[in-house]
Amino acid sequence: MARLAGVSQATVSLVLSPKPDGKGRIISEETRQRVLEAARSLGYVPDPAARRLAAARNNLLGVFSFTATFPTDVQHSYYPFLVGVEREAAALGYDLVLFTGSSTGGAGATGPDALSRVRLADGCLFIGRHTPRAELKRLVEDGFPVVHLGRREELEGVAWVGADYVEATREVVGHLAELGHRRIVLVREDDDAPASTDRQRGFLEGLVATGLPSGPTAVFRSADPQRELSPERLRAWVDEGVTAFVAEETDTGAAWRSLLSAVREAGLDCPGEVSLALLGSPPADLASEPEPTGFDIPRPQLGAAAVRLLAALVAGEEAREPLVSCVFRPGPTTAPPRARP
Amino acid sequence: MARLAGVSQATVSLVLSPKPDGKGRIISEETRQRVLEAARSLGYVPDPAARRLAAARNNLLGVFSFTATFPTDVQHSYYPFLVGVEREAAALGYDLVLFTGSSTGGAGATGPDALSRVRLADGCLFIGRHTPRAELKRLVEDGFPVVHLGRREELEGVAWVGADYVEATREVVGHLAELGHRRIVLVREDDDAPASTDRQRGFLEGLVATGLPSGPTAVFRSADPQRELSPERLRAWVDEGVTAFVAEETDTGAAWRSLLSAVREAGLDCPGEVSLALLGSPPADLASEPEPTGFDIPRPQLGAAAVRLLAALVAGEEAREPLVSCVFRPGPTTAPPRARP
DNA sequence: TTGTAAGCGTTATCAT
DNA sequence: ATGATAACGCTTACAA
Repeated sequence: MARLAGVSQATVSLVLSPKPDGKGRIISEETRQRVLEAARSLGYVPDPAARRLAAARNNLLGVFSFTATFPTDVQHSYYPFLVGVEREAAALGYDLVLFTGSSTGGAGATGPDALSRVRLADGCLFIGRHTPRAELKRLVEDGFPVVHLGRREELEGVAWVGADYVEATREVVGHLAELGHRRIVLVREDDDAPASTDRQRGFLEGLVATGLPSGPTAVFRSADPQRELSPERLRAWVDEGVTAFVAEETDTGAAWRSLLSAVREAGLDCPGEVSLALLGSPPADLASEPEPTGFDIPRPQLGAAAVRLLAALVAGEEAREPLVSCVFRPGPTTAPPRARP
Repeated sequence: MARLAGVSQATVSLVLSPKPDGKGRIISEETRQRVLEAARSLGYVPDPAARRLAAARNNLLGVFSFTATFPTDVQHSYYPFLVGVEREAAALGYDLVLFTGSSTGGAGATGPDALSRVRLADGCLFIGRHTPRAELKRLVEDGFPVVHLGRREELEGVAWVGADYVEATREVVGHLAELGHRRIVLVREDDDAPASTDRQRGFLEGLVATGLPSGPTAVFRSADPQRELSPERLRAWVDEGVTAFVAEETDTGAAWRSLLSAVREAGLDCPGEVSLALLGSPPADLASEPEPTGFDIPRPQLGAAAVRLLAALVAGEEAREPLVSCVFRPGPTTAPPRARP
């Protein structure tokens, strides 16, 4: 105890825990220094558990992912988010605790108390798709600050931050319209994840906003794009006057991939005969090719925004973090449509 | 409290916290069920903070890197280590607290006592090159469990885990000798990091072990391999009877890079005229080419071993984790030497 | 301005 | 087999 070293007692607490009230310092500068000095020489650090137990705060923010946070397959990792999470947490004065256990089941992956350990922190960030709803809800109901990284509107009351796919997609459509394209087709998979429906909404809104006919624009759906998006179908669209295609980004990149191969097989030149855009980033194995027109998801910023929101909740604020904007990425796959005979 | 719901008291603790001792259950099955039922209906979960406070153990392992744990440049990241660290920590029931050299600013400024923040964990893992020796030593002297990832013998008393470069290099030399090579040259930079000298030692030991003459074998050193490792020099070696070259792996991959370019410029065919081996993994930008003969550093295993050692220290054991073995990687860059006229 | 004392929710040690 | 009760290390009124 620094108490013995110095001369005081739980005065230590007062000097070591700056009240957020700002002017809460009712400690004489002298004792303050004495305590600080003693703490330093003893290498004393307040126990986070005790601190939290005493109904105070730890300065610890949790990160919990439902799969391993560091999967062996680097492609699928949350790394880009973590970059922002770490930076923002540091900037805000929080340390990060990475709750393990979901990864291997070692320390209790399942069970009703799988999530209970996160209560050690002041609040917790959740990343990943397979969220145990009940547990999360329980946490929220208990007033524990929780933020989900990625849109999660079905989980009532769970705060989240996400990327603004609607606006970003609108922007891509706007770009095409500006180039002179009048008929555009959206290629998407048959899936109703928010990430997917958001893009479709943005696509339609984009058409409306630029005064393009939304009627004739086809929305392509398929669980098996390989088979459905045939070169013939593509060619038919082009013959009907379609000059641009936009594909959504998915885990597998299937939509984009099948679009590319259909274009190739149909012998169409890009961007000569058709313009192509990708609503997101290309899959890793296509990363070496020049990046197509589209937008980038600012993952580090998303991570940072999530931390900011979480910190606000921890501080008892009612803060609401808006959607994070994606950034438009110009590319060589779009150009003005060729004049038609 | 489940206490009220059920009928008992801190008996709850007994049923909710299975002792690792195995047969610690001295609770009647009836009460046991009653408590379990009450807990479930109330949605009761033990408070981790209180739990850890009482147990005088936080189940927290620190991870301290002297740069950001998640650098923006993924190339230099500790990701491969982290994979193992996370997995092992989870398996052992520990959560991870992430500290960063730059970021400790939040709760404690980047002063000389920045490192003392790690004391909030039960022990701490250090990763990276720029270790503040004094601070680290202080922690160790205070009996705080510390493990350094990567060999650090100069830091007296600091536990560490590292890769067995000596053995791995010996193995590569053995492989070449087995193929029939008699004169082998080691290409290394002029640097005396353990990672570098270990390989040299392994190289020499390998020669001795296989009965090869170590005298005529040249050890190439250069701070500027570009200039020193000329195609002419290479050609001269080959004319003298050298049939194989092994290069060390470094941050920049300079040794391997200059070896490759010298071979190319000298117009030598690999593995026809010379066999090449790399003592480690190729730099990221050369990753697409077929992997050369050499060995892989099992980074995840290293991370796991470090955690294991740290956990042992935390538990008060005197454990000693041996060097982690690298795994030999056969490749297309080595072949039996061509018969000489 | 600083010391005193009452918890915070568990675990652990005794008694029962 | 279970119920009291004292820590655990800290925060926080409240008293001095």
